[in-house]
Amino acid sequence: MPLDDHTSAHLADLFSALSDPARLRILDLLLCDELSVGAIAEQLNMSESAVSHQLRGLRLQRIVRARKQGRQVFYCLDDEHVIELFRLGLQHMEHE
Amino acid sequence: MPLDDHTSAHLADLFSALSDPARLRILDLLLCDELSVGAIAEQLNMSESAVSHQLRGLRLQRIVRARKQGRQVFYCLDDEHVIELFRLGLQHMEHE
DNA sequence: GTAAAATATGAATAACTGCTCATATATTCA
DNA sequence: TGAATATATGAGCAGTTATTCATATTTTAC
Repeated sequence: MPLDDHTSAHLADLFSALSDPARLRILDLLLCDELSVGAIAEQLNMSESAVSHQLRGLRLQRIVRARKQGRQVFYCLDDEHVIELFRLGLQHMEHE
Repeated sequence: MPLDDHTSAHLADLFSALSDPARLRILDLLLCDELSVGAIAEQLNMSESAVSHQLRGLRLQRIVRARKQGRQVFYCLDDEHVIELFRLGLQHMEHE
C-alpha cells in the first residue's frame, strides 16, 4: 500500500532531523559522550546560542534528552532509531 | 574522531533527499515499480511539473535513474544506500 | 511539415531554516 | 542580596526549498 500523508510527513520529519551538517556533528559528539551545551559549542566552534537552538529542535523530536545539573545542562541521545539511521548513513559515507 | 566538514555536509545531503514528504512518496512508489513521470504525478495528485522538479533533484544525487522510452521517461531507484535508509526509517514509523 | 503529448526547465513566489544578537531565566557563590 | 555563569528564547534576517506558471524540448502520429 502507498505511503499515506501522515506517515510520509512524520518520516520526513525524522530525516529532516538529520539533514543539517551542524546537527549531524552535534549528534556525532553525543554518540560517545553526554555533553553540556558549552562543551558542544566549544568542540564545534559554534555559538552556544546556535547549539542551544539546534538542541531544542532535537529535544522536541525526542532525539536527544536533557539532564540538568547545577547550571549546566547535559545532553545525550534519546532515540535508537535515529542512532541507527545515523550510523548507517555514516557507514555509507565512509567507504566511498 | 569527530565528523569532519566534508563528511557531515555530504551526509546531510543524503538525509536531505529523504526530508520531504513528496519525495518520500515518490520513492515509495518507485520501491515497487519503474514508473513514468505522468504515472507518478497521477498517483500522488501532484502536478507533472512538481514531480519532474523533484525527480531532477533525486537524479542529480543519483538516487533515481531515468530511462527514456518514446516520449515518456521512466524512473527507478538507483541507490541501494538510500533504499536501505528509507526502509529502515519506514520500519520505525510503522511500529509506533 | 504540423499538431499533440510527455517531460524538462527557468523565473517568481511563499514558506521554512539556521544563524546572530539581545534579552530572559535559572543557578551558584560571595 | 547581587554578580557571574550556563542555558534558553524570541525577533529578525539571509539563504534555501517546493511549488506554480509559462515556455522549451523531444517524440510520435497524422
